[in-house]
Amino acid sequence: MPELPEVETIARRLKKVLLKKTIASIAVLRSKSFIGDAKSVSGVQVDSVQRRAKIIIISLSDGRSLLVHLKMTGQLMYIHEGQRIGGGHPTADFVATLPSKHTRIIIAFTDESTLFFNDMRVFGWIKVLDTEGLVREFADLGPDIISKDVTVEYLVAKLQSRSQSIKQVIMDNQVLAGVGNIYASDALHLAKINPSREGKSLSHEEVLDLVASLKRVINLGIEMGGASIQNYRNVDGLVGHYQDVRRVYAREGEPCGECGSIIVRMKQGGRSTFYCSVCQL
DNA sequence: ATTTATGTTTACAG
DNA sequence: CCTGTAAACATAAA
Repeated sequence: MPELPEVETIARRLKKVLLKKTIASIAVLRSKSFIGDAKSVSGVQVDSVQRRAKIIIISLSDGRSLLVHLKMTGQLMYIHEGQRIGGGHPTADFVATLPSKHTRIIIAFTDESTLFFNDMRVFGWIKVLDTEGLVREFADLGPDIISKDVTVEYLVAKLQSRSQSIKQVIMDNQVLAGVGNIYASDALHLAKINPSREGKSLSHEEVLDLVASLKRVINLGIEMGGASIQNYRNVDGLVGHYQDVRRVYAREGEPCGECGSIIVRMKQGGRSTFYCSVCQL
């Protein structure tokens, strides 16, 4: 289940192989996984591959874009002459013959290479949008957490206007784009801030520390190629390694790396939060 | 076997 | 408005 670093990793990998490729056809195996007219996307070249929030943007030569959101269990797997490039939620489909039973979309290129979109739970999607649709898609999104637009002043201002816990605010995509459960938990631990505290109770200094911590853990995640925490089969180059350096996420019952006390787990907004009750007052 | 949780996001009810 | 819950769906772990 990819977060920003894993999506960034996939976008970077795909960029290397997809640029200038011409799409021959798009086959939609599960209709709700594709939004727009898939048949209209053929004979166009890939101009660029980028990421915004947790969405991959494949810009096309006709001015439109293919957007990919992996949600919980999506994967993109590019296959060309035996080499396999991609990533996403780690399941057996990583090594399976494709298409597999979870394959929802198949994008075929004119050089016989293929991009498979696999998505076990079918929350994810691919959509084709024109420029106007693209603008609308991102209109309500806050600045990317790793962009320069995210400053202490910005976050302090956002915190004042709401009464939620700090963890829920930083995971709100209208405030900060791209902060998911793993990195929210780990950044709060790095900054030694209790996830339950009301956002507006944080001092200027604490917000400064939190912004720096968020950028730090997310950038570390990108360096590690993302995280692959659940049952994964280790396939060279397809899984990330952030799980080896993570601070608290999914480490309930294990000792805190800072003070040795036991990491505990609680619920916030229906999501699990992991933290150290000694370090994070 | 049955229940519970899952790295996401949105819609809807209160 | 804000806030909490369910829901989209499939699988593994408890």
